[in-house]
Amino acid sequence: MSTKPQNVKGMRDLLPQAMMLRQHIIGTLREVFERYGFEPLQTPTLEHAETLEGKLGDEERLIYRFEDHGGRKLAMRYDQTVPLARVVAQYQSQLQLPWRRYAVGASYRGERTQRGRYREFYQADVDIVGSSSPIADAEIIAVLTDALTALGFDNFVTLLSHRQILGGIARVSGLDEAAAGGVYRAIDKLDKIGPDGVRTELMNSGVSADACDRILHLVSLSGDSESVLNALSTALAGDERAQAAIINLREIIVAATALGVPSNRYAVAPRLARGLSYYTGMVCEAVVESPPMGSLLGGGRYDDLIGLFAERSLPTVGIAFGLDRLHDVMEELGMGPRGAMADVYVTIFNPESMAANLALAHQLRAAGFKVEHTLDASERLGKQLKTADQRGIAFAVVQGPDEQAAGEVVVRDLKSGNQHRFKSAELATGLRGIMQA
RNA sequence: GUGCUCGUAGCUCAACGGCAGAGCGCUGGUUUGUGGCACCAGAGGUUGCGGGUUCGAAACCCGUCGAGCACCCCA
Repeated sequence: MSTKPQNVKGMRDLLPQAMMLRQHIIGTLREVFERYGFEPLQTPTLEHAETLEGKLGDEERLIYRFEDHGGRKLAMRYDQTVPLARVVAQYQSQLQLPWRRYAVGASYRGERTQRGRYREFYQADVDIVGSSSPIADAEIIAVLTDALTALGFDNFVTLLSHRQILGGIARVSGLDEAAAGGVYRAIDKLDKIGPDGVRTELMNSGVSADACDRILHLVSLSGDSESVLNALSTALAGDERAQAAIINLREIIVAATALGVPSNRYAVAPRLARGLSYYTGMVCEAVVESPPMGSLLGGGRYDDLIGLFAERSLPTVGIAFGLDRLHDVMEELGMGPRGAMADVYVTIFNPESMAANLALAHQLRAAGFKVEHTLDASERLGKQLKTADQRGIAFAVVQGPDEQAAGEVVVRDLKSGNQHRFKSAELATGLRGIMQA
């Protein structure tokens, strides 16, 4: 056991600069979610192990599992979707459907860590429980588009597809359902390994050369969503489930457009597979061109999961924002707030003026400003100004004997060096004016 | 869980078997009513950790912890 302080692998401390960005992200997302009427939900970090088992396919080996002191078999939350299903089943009589809920919290997966991939990671989930309408899918697309835009992203695209489109491609290519899993995974890598790479993988899983060509042609379709959907519709003419999926995507896009989603913010991408086994309908994920960072969010429609807990079918659609990834990308792109928490730094001119200067700090806080000041009444003024500037605080307040005698106070803009004089009583008003300028 | 790469001052890196260094940053001073520029001085290291090879290890070998890359998968 090492005595050296260290955090657990894959789990991070968020120091103030990082935490301020995190809170900015969460605050922005909440504001958007609530604009659509989504209501907050919190569930515990720990669940009964059996609640999580049997829902996630072969990824269950990543679940953190242990026994508590009473011998209960417990597991750490793996995502926020299964807990949602549990809550819906448990409180059915108290919930009015359809129910829009959001949840912000950490989930845990025992994965090998990598950039943008942590063992403790934070997600903000939004889901609409109890509606199979394409309008619900569209609302999710609208929420995520609004949210990423509100955060300042101007380079993202939401990739859209449908489980039954990929299914249809597999069926018309003559693949049986059992072989399809590997085929989906190969197709999903198109962007990463290119058409030739996908072809190699498909051939290795026993797909005929002829089928490879048809699959590659279909999943490589690009262009505006209507022409992609038309091409898919023609190619999958014999497959009823795929046709239904295409109609469903069209309805979703019509509604999303009406809800204000611009056409350059989404793209129909037949290659999109998504691993989580519980998706049944529309699937989506949002990506940015740079920096390289997987998907910023992902999700889709899962109509059967909640039914595993509740005794009735509860169609649900939702997504999860990856807060750590949003954070890492925004940091690299220089997005979000910078600098210190405080708006203004009040200096103490000398020990004799300490009381008068601290009273200014009090006055500003009462007026709603975030105010910091030195704790050393004999600290040199120059040092205080340097400290304030280094901490990223934009303004400093100075009041020495001359100003005090005149009943005035000086506000210094630490970026430009410009100074403004105000009557002491008008400090808050004056500062507000400068800050808005 | 598989296969790799990398851990040296607060940060970015150098030294690559022979005295652990530079730039930036930090502290103090030139400057006791105003920070940023300049100059001067200073502090700061068990070279991630543990073991081994060697006259000698930051360097080579083994292990371990951490970060990252490709798988796998996903936020």
